[in-house]
Amino acid sequence: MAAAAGVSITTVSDALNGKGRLPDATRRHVREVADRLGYRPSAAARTLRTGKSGLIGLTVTTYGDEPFTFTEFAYFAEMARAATSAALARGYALVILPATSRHDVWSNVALDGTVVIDPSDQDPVVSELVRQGLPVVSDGRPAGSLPVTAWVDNDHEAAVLGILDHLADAGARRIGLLTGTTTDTYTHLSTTAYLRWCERVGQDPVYEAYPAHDPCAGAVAADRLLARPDRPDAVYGLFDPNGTDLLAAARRYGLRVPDDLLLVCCSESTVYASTEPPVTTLSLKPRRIGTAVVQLLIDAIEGVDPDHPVEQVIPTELIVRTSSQRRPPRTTVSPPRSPKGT
Amino acid sequence: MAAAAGVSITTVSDALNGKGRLPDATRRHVREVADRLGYRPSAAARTLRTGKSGLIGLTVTTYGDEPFTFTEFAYFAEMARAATSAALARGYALVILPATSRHDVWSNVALDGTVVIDPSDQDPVVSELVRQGLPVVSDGRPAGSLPVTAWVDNDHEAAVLGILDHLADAGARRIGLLTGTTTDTYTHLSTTAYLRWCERVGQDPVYEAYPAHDPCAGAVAADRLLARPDRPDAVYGLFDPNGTDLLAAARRYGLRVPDDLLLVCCSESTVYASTEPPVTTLSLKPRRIGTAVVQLLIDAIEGVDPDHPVEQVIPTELIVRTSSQRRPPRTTVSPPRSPKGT
DNA sequence: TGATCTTGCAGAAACGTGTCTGTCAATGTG
DNA sequence: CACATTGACAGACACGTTTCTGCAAGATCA
Repeated sequence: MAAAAGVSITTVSDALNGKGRLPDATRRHVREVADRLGYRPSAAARTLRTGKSGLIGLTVTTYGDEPFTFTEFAYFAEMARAATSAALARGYALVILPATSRHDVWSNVALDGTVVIDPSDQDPVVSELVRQGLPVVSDGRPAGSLPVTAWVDNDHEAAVLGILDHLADAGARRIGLLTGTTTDTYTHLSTTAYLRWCERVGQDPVYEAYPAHDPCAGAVAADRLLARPDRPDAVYGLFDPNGTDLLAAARRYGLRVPDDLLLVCCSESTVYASTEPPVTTLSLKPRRIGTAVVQLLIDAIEGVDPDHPVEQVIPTELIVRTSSQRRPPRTTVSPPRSPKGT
Repeated sequence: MAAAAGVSITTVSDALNGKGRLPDATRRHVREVADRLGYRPSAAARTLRTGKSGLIGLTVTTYGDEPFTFTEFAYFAEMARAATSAALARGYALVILPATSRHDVWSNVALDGTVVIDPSDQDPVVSELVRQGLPVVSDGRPAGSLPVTAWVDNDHEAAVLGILDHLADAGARRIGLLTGTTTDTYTHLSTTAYLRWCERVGQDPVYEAYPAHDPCAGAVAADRLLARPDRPDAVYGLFDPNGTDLLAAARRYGLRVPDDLLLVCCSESTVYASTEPPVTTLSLKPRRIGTAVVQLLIDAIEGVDPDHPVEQVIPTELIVRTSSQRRPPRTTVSPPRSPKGT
């Protein structure tokens, strides 16, 4: 390359990177030759020299024995998508690296930092990364004393309390919970918030827990919850598929939603806008979380003083639909055109 | 590191990589010291020297003006997940790189090869990569004369024909299609197959097309299709959300599914197992596709003679549920326990 | 005993950058 | 005219590996 342009290696480097003292003519000449040759500087050499690879790891912890539940639900998909876009906008790319990955894969890729989704209590991967001096930002408040650089999370307790109040306002007398058996922070915080709320208002807790990674177990748990002698008249489901499972279970038992059963579930899926009836959902705003996580991480990588606090709480959004309103709002959404022959 | 173990750099490299002629004692000693120091060889230096980075690009083309529609639908999520697992099993990691990404991001990461999902006709990214000598494997038959190393796809024409026959067998007299306005191969092949089938059986085509990346447009198109004077008595929807949109539209027009309207849509989502009624879906088997694509790519990278052909066709699977059967099967799935008070 | 072979390891080159330092000419300054 | 300053570039080193070659010491052999 240097030979082709008739200049030294130094001049090429300076010309392409806009450094050094070069007349514009030389700069243009070098760039032109580079374009003509299709020359691309070696990423490996640049990384070796500068110590920066422009790569960010995206780590998803596993539920149970499943090898890898990336994008098991819409949340991860949305979050990963936003994170990728945010990283790209700042010149970084994301590398998908599950936490169960073999060690050699981790050490085979030069990372500038890592995003960890829902790290477990004593996550060995996180400890190892921190020990190497790499910044680690987690989606989800780190449990225990995990030494992450920063974290982003919703206020899950407030969200659950808000939903329970919302259901109680709609007339619910006994609110049930569909929760998970796993020990991650989300499940834990949400469940304890539910239990505390029950204690406060003097309601006996009514909940079923199941391994969240198993969709069939979710359907069974939904059915069990509605089959109980102390059947709730309102249910909040912590996981994405709970809504359709609960609707199906309600149909089996002849329960009308929302008349006999109020329903809310935590989901990012748009299907709940057009189910029968539409289901009220809690959105955790994964796009905002994914963006915030990446911004914090890149700030840490580049040594920028973060103008945001290193602990960010993203507000949730309750999207109220028919399933949680005893008296459904009078909808005036008429079909655009009346079909022929009706 | 070499100094700490009291040996030379060469010995360290040989000991850790299992090469050279070393007695087991030295090998063990070096590894022990490396463990104690938490030493990890530099990925950048290794890449620079060997020319292999262990990184595979995963490129998602964009629909319309959307910057990045990664995992817009369940298909991409499942496919990406399978691809990641398959890559990891062979010691590779995936880097997410949208096709619209700025050039500098592409050249900032050292890739061994790339997976391209649904490349467009004259995809400049693919051409550039091939010019650099990198293997490129595409998910989806490449349109035009795109010079990919290998590709994997379903037989979309056969799948559509099979569905249309299935609907006709169930009693459909006029089958409609919900399709897209984009020019990707999937949409194109499916639509022409539909048109050819119509011509063969002598039915007037009844279809609505909409920009597939816009979920609201999908709901509107579903509504329009059922509002037509020549309303179809069966519909096949090419995209994931079409099922719920069509169900909602059918409800608006008072059409019973499957009695008045037979329904099939192409989807990987499990929600269609528990909608009212459950919807027959066509699965494109994204897991098998993701796995196959990565295997082919890594074979090409490592110079392995592929024992599979470089053009692989993955069979689709039609999951027949209530929505496409005029006479629904007598279900004997009784609820596990009768709820109290019913 | 000297010659050849094997074993166990060290030296050094190369990968392709970024960057520090140095050189040479042209220009300004007293 | 001597000297400092500045512009425009080239040389050389370092990043941390992998790998080829080489060298000494012991083993084997004629």
